[in-house]
Amino acid sequence: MSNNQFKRGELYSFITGKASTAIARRLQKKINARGINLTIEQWSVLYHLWKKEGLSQQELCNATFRDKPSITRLVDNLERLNLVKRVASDNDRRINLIYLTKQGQKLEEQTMMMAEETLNEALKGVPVEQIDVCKQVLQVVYDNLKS
Amino acid sequence: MSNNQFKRGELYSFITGKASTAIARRLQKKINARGINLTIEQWSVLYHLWKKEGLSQQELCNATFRDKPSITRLVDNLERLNLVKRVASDNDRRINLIYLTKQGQKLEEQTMMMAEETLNEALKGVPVEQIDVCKQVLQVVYDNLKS
DNA sequence: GACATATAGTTGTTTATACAACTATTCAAA
DNA sequence: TTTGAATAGTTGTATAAACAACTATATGTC
Repeated sequence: MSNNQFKRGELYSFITGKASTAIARRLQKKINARGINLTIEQWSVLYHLWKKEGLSQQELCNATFRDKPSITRLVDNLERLNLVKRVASDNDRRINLIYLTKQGQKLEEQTMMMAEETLNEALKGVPVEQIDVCKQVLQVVYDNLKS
Repeated sequence: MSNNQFKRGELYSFITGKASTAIARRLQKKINARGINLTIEQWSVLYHLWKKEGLSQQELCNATFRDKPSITRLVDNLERLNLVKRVASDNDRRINLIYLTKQGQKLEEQTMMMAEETLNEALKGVPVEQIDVCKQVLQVVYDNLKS
């Protein structure tokens, strides 16, 4: 039996990602409830900068799976919120390196706690082994399609 | 060991749904390549109408996990493309029932083939058992959060 | 029947996304 | 060294999303 066997009714949620939409929305609500002015999309950019500062916009494109115009505008908005700064690279004047402001750094602790809390709520009752399988599958899907 | 154990590096893709984004984008490209003027979001609305015509906008909200303004505008655009028609309900004049036009019906065969093809590409090399686990987990996540 | 409340849908506003077209800089080859 | 291609980023345009505020209709209770 091949893995090409899909019942039609099961197609949909794979394509439209209802589950991850629900997770993202839940985290957004937590962020709003704390009075923090930040979208999930902006959060996802900050997330990568918290891991490693000074990424170029192109590196942020790759990391967040967004195209260049999307990152341009997200960085625009993050700059307007005073959370990041564009710094022109010395080596290559085409490149903007993105650095966190103090305010941007401060958001890490607060929001990462909310993100973990959100995932715990989302995955309540799911055995660790199943979560692992799920992560693997999503990774394979991503690898199959990113080319 | 509880399932609350997450390494930070694994948080991200669960929240932002990179895999489903990739699937949706792949299907969108197939649709465009065929010269069909239709977004994935519009497709996801049509998908439910192909299963059952005459749904109300509210029912489409529930089915597609979108809010009412989003459905209003998607139906606006689908009507503009001559793919669906709003028909006022006889019983309750608040309700619009959404029906497919002939053109809207015609899209089913073409695009469902592309959707299945896309899923097959996405899940290439993934054993059926793992796909099942994945579907279960995503369903639990969705149920955990939809309340 | 009248009034409060719930439900269905629309409109306004801001943010985000895809795609195409553009500028500026770098690199590589003639 | 000049020219052409590649790379980094921006801007224009259309579609979509969330949230709040709104209109219209229905329902239920007094």
